Amino acid sequence: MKNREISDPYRLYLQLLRMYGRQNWWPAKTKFEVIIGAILTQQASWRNVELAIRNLRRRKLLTMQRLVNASIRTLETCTYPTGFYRQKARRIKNVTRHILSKTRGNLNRFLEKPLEKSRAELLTLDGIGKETADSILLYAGNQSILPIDAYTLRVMARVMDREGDYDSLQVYLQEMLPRELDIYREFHALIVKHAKKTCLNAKPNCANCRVDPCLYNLERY
DNA sequence: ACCCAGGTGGCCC
DNA sequence: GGGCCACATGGG
Repeated sequence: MKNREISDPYRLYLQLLRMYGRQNWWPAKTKFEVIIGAILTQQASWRNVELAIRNLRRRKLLTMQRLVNASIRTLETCTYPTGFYRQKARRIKNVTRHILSKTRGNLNRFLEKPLEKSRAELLTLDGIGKETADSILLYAGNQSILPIDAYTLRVMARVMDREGDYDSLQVYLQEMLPRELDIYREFHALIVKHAKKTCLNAKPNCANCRVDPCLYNLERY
């Protein structure tokens, strides 16, 4: 890494790394599981995603060929615990069918295209928006791109006093962080870890929040 | 009886 | 460009 001035988000990253240690994301056994998990985790707790993944694994549907040959009904029984189970069943099947048709079953060929090309292609698929696309690219595609989830928006707004939408925060953070795969992966994972740990709820004064307020104000980022 | 969870797409203006 | 809405189960 180039010798550069330490930036604020980088200090945030270092601090979170000290607090929580390495997260070693994404929690999945294969690249295909990363893609499936990224869709299933939309607006769902990871706990429920694990249930759905387990359902798929029991039925041996975690290979592209087996999943695309499964009926929507079968897939729905697997995706059920994550909510939005009908559209998620349809979407994982469609995405899998697309990958199979484009690459004859070679997932690496699908992921190894240049970043902008891969991303644009992912974004054309139903059920894959910016965050899902970027998560797939970062954790399955080995591309240095930073997903911006709701937690990141909140942590940046509350802790670093920086508001912004997806695109502007992504540009800013990618500008400020060393452009390294490992740092991007850990940064995103650590933000989620911290957000969960501190109950950074949507409402600033969440009634359910039993969290030490100090955790909102990690000093001197 | 609320609120939230590692979003997305469609519709409206 | 932004503001709603549906999608839906499970946990606090």
